[in-house]
Amino acid sequence: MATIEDVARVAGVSEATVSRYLNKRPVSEPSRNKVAAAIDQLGYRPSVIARALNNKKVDLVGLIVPTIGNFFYSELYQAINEAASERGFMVMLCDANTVEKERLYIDGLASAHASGIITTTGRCNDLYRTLSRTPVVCVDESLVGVGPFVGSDNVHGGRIAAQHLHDCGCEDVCFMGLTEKSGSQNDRWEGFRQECRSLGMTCREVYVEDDVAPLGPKVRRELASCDGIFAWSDFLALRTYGFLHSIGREVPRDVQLIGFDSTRMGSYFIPKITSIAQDISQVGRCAVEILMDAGRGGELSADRRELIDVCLVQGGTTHPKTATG
Amino acid sequence: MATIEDVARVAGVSEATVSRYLNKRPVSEPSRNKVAAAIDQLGYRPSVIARALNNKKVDLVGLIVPTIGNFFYSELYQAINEAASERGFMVMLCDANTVEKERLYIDGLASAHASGIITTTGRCNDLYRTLSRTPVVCVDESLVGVGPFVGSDNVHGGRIAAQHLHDCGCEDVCFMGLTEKSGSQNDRWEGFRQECRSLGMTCREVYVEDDVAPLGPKVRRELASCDGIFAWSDFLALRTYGFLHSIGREVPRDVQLIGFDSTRMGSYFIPKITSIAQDISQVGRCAVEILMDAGRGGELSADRRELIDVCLVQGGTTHPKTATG
DNA sequence: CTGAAAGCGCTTACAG
DNA sequence: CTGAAAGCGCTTACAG
Repeated sequence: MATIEDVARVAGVSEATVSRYLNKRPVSEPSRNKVAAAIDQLGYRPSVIARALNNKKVDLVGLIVPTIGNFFYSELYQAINEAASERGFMVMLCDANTVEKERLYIDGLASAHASGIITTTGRCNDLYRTLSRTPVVCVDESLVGVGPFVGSDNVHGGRIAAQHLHDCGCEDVCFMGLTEKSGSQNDRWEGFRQECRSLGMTCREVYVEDDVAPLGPKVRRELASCDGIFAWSDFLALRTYGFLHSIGREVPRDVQLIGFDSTRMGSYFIPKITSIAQDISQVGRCAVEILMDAGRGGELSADRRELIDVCLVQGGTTHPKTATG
Repeated sequence: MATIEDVARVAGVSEATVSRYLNKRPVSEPSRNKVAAAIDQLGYRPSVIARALNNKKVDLVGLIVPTIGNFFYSELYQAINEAASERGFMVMLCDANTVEKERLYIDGLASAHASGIITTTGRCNDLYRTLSRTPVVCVDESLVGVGPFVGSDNVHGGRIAAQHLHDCGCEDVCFMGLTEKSGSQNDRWEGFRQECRSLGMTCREVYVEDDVAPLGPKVRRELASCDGIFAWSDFLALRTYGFLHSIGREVPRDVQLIGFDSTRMGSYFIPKITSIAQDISQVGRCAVEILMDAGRGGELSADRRELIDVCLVQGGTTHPKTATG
């Protein structure tokens, strides 16, 4: 592997000049040509490692997610990657399926002088707080005292869901979530509950252990008896659809079903799941921008909260009474 | 940020001793304690950058994929991540949705002294060949003259699909693939065609532009008239199911449908898609092992090919005539 | 515009 | 077991 020293020797200039050329700083015409030729001849590739040791930062941002198996996170990764690469940054996706792995990633990113971390797990709050020189942005799930938050307006999303079910003629609806409640789930439920109340709909709530556990008797009973269901995620909506199908309740004839996220997964399904769509690309872009600002010396206030609006995407699992739903 | 120098000063030893402690080399009891205390007190975190500059390699392997939006790749990433982290390596996922981005990633990984690259795109053959000190392993799609290949036995998969359709009573079957043929698609088609022939089934082939383009008239005609379909991917199988559904052909009563990959996506669907399953975790593990061997000075023969076997996973889109299908 | 020199934070022979 | 010193490949003031 050729080094900058080799290039300098071949080009007949100093290493400093080669370095300047590499960093697009002014270099005289003749020097420029000689260096370019030398680089070409040697197949020289600058070492980002050595460069990083001087600059004390590398154009890399880490994205920590609980699992890339969930479409929401893979779409978020793509959005962030797009926004970051436009600015010349690489993004390192970190699939932290355990807290222990998350710690390793945080450590690794910090000691690699990453330009920033975007975290979505809502975990390891204390560790993130110890990061003095690595800016952190929370996306989707917030952390206390850790830097700005960017996420969808989940409360509003819950309200929209309630309104839509109301428009579909529902009177007795049910919210379905995970036993382990996250901040965003709570917000969706909160918005939903409030709006149901003001619209005069009866509103219950059921929770399932996780995405794969079988539905318990209580859950099945509730799902079997209401006329509208708001699932906290499209994934849960899919499962609910399967259950309703299995007991002969037809969607949307007998019961209206609405999910959340509107990821590609929900739209592959037949019928397509009616869903509250997050503007994931907007969320990603916003998070990256905040990080870039921080890199230019901007402040990273832990109080800042950016809420991106959501909207309803009509699918085939709900049927509004009026065309102007 | 504290440096090794700070630690040495606080501990009252030399930097070399701290370094030895960090690298788990023999250090006397008293020194060890003093260093540990100093590290703790300063919140010291070694710089992987500085370390990498000396070692001339970093415990990082890059995984380059054409899109993380496809479940096959996200599952492969998880498998590789699992295997790599067991060995103390991090994996950097690189979503190269354009050739240009792929070049940037290759360059970045090489100049960051990554321990290896696993590529799945079948692109940038020439660039990979120029990588002298970064070992490369091809997964799923091979490259000429670039290092070992690891992938599923697609030819066998094609054969199994044909046998299964035959077991389901099909006589006139159809293979469905993408216009832009990849090596793995060719292999599946080849195995399928051969087995169809020896089983005496009529076998046609149709191709669609890409995963989202609408099905052309010819494709629709063929799909509407055969009694068994082998889609090259689960994703295509899902779309085919939607089309058959829309024209009133019921699966599996009127027509048998089988996909490939058996990713989680196919199993979310109702009915679950019958599919040829790749042992993705085995593929990932194998690729990582080869890379680790290379790191220990092992040879990386471009001729080596590891074929992982596949198997049928019965879903609800086919119906074998006999229970012992 | 350009070169000599010091330094980024760590590691590794080389002597003790 | 331990320390002084050189070096990894680049960048950046500092003088010209």
